Amino acid sequence: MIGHSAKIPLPSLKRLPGYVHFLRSLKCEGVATVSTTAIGRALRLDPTQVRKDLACTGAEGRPRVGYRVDDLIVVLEEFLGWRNVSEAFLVGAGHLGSALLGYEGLRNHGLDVIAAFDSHPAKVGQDVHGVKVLDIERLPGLARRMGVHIGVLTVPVDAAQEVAERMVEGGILSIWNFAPVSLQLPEKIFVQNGELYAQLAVLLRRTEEAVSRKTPSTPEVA
Amino acid sequence: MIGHSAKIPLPSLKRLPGYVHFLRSLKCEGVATVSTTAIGRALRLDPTQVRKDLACTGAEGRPRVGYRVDDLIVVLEEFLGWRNVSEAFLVGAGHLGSALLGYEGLRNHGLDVIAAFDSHPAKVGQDVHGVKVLDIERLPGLARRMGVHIGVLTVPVDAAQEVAERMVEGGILSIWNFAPVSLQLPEKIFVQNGELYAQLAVLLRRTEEAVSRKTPSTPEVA
DNA sequence: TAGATTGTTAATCGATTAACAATC
DNA sequence: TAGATTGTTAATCGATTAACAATC
Repeated sequence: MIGHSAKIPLPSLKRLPGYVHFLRSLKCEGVATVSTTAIGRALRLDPTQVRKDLACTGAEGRPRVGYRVDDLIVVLEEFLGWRNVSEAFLVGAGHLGSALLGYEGLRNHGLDVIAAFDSHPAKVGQDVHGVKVLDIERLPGLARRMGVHIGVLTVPVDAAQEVAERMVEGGILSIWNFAPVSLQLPEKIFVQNGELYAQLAVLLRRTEEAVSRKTPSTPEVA
Repeated sequence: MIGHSAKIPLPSLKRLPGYVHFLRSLKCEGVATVSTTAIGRALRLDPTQVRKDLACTGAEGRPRVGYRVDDLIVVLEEFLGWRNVSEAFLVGAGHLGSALLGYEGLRNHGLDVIAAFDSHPAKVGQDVHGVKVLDIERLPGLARRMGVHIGVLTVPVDAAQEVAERMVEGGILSIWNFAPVSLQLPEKIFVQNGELYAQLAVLLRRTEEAVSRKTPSTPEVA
């Protein structure tokens, strides 16, 4: 079930988790109500934009007062599906995969990784942060039987396409893909890329810009 | 130095790494030239958009032929700063931090993490995937002395703001922040958030939408 | 040549930002 | 009440997509 299942713009949806994190910190401090001005100041966003985003979730505020922090957290968590976690399978128990398995945060954010898979015999049978590592061969069958719809893909790039196809075979509907490759899958399958390299590209470029501002480049010689 | 230092739209910049990954795979297959139509098909992007993106980097193609794969890779890697890696410090040698330290991929993508830091005495002195873990106290001094401008932040959320401030103290200009908190830092400091939770939010919602398409919800009862 | 492809200008689309009436 | 704040409509901005001449 989707809370307030209306269409929400993608940029708005991506900002919602940030609101929840900030609201939780307010709650810890005992703050009862908050205005979009205050949220915007903390997250460096336009207050109007914050209001628009919140409106998408069905949250309601009161003029002159703002939004009740407690209520707003509940509405947003409901909207984001953080109150009834979804089960997921993870494939690739390497560095990144293990890190995600050990990341308690995911469960508080709506995702429960209930099993991991790997093709490497040395990994199969192990227990990584409390999650069993099974043979990849068993994924399609188990996914179908257990009704798991989400797959987390943390395998090397060469194996990504093949593993993704096994996931689809098992009835997986959405894939969180951390391999730097564009998966070729049926249209109906949703793929969310990890975008580590996209973020890194932005980081490097902005850094270069900042460095060259500090040490102005030598003017070109004619 | 920034290759073709003109302004590039943020969405375009983020797509560039994907182009390089695809082009490298073409090169492996021995393909010599490629059209924006082919790139678009592989990455599910509009060909015109691909041309616009490539134009930003200064790449040039030939009508009827396309772009030379080899040349295009060089131009893009140059533009992205992948040919002269930038040095970085990482703080927080936990699960995620260790995973990033062990991630060979980063060095091929322009980032060289040359030292890690942690506040936990048990971690300090250790060697994680070939990178020494030092006491966080030494970060500002070392960053300044070595001229490191990039910080990777993989500490628990409660420590993030404080550690970020230490980074700024050491002359760090850009921070790749994986903690779910909006850092409050001087305007000139660039912060790239890891956006794990934003991505997860999109993933969960799209999954719910797909599931409810498969099993249409019971119509509301009057 | 004919036709695929680039490079670029124009049109469209959607998100952000501004403006402002309604409200408590 | 006066004034801060919401909720919403209008204006702006920027990215995507369409159209098309130039090119090999």
